[in-house]
Amino acid sequence: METAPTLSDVARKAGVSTATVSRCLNAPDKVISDTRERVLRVVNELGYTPNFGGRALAMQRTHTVGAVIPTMDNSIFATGLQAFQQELSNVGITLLVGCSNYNSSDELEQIKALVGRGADGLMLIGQERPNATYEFLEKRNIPYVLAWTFRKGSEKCYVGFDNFNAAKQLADYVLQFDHRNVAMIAGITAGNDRAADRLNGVKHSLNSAGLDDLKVVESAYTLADAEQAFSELWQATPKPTAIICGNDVLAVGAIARAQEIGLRVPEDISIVGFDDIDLASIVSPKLTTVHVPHRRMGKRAAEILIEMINNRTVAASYEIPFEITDRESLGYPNNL
Amino acid sequence: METAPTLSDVARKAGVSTATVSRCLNAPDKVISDTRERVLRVVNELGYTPNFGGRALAMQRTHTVGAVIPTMDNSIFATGLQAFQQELSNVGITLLVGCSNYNSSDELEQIKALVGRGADGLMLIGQERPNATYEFLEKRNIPYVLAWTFRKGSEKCYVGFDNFNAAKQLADYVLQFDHRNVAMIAGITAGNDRAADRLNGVKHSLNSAGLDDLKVVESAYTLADAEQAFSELWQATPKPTAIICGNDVLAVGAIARAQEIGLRVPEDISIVGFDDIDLASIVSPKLTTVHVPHRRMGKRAAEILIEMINNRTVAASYEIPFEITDRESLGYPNNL
DNA sequence: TATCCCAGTGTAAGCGCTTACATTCTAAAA
DNA sequence: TTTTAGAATGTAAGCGCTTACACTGGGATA
Repeated sequence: METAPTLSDVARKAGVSTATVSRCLNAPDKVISDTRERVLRVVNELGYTPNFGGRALAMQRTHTVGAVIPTMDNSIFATGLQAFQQELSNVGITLLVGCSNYNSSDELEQIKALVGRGADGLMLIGQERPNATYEFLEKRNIPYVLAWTFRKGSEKCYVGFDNFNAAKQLADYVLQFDHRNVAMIAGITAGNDRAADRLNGVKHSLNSAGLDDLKVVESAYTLADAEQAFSELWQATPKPTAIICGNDVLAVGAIARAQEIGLRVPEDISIVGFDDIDLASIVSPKLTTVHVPHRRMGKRAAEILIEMINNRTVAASYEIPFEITDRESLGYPNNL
Repeated sequence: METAPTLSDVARKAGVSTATVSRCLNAPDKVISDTRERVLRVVNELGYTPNFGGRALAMQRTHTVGAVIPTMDNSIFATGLQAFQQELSNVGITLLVGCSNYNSSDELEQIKALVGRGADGLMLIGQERPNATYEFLEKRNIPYVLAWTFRKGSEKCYVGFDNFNAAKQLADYVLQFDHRNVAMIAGITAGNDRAADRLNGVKHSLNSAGLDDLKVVESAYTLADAEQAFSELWQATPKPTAIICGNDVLAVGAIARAQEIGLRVPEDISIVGFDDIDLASIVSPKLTTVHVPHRRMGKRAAEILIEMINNRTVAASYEIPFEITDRESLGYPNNL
């Protein structure tokens, strides 16, 4: 059994034509039960699996969609993606996942791989990517949704939330606690619109309050990098009384380091996050953060993408609501 | 541009044969630079991407491997998988990921989908699955490695660690802290050899110490379920002084609930985990747990799978070492 | 100059599948 | 009994690609 059995292997062994075998698999009611059983038995004996390439070639439709996410290493995308895939599998669509490592040329490559594999549609994360990528998508007329972000008045289809606004509201909220000395650990903003929006939202909020010396350090989304970033920020004078973090992973890292050097959160330093991943309500103190309904976003993205694929049209964007969840990591500065 | 451009579209527009276009893409040096440039320009103009199905059909080799993991919702597999995929992409192989939701018939379906898509090889998690699944794999002669677990003296290829032994050693270690009243929050053992091995390892250790009334509750790998499980265990009399958890997620959930009801860890109750995911060193108290080098395991699995694909042979298993990492969540019982 | 070689290119078969159309068969209607 | 509709099955084309093989033309060699 060196090479995969094919349709005609099955056909020969069952003593029927390839057409009949194909029908057994795709439209069983078009074939008399006697024949069908015989064929299916042979299918099992041989361990036959349809060759997807052949099928896709003949059908011109794959029932496959692709998603390219920046990283798997990290739970930010996992929940939303899981919901996305669940919704797809409900309607018999297979999800193929690629990973860009936060790198736009890797992303384009992954996109091409997925399209070449016949993806009927694509889910991409965020908005910022080279024009060439968008041009490719347009030229090939691939339906796609942009998730995890939202842009009003764009002709593209977004399923996500307004990072700028959410960050702004979070910062406003922090300011209500009388902090005047705020710093930020942002994600790497280059090529990442979500990180950039969050940074700008915070800046905007502070500016409106007459504060314009926001200290910022950008950090990769790992606990270790976040700890490092905290230390950097802690060297400033005067020391910040509150640190706004670009996401929960950063916030958790920051808290860890703060506690390591003997600081109490939030008594000595307030730290807030963004995303409300599982972790946020587990760490101690529990994170005050922006809650985003990731499952809902993933599900909605799938529904919308399916609609776009079926109607061959670009659907309207859909804004996912967020809300600020106040837990324990934000308090009043104690040096008032 | 309603339908994807094909090789012959490019060929026609560039005024060459399809063979030449194909060569431009696959063996550029076989074509004179003049022609090549003209062809490549057209390729870009048209946004042409090779149809993977056609290519796979013609080449009989896909440079694709598949992996089926139980869940994405959770960081247990993320790190190892990431390393797996990195190693593959280094040698130009694309990874396709499927998700079984801890369900063996879903798993078989995913496997078939991946094989049908031409996966040259497969990575599967763990050992326990219906015979039919293994038969399918054998019949189709698909190279595969079984990761995250290890079985001595099997003819299959494992790249993982000995869950039984690790759990046993962890329990032994716990016993060294004078605990006589130990309970366990295990993963769901049905259909999950890793969860079962860990449970059995703990049992074995306790039995050897003359303890044979291990209280066990099985729990899904979510924080919420783990919290629930803790509460259940806490109703027993006498109350356990130490709880061994089937993985770190369970341990973190247990700690959270313990703290909620006013218990101090480890003063009032010791809690240990398994896996040493990121989270383990972030929670407070930091988790005493079994450290598993996930990146290394993923990388090794990829190397071995590649070897198997190239040599058309089943490689020897590879055992990944583990080690017990003592941090803060294990202590002496205070009611001694 | 005649011959050969070979780099550059074209021709066409075939990979595994679906499906329109052709063919055969069965059973009910005439 | 003959006719006929329609169910069951077969035939064969074509999906986009690679590649063995055939062809061409110009430099190197004899």
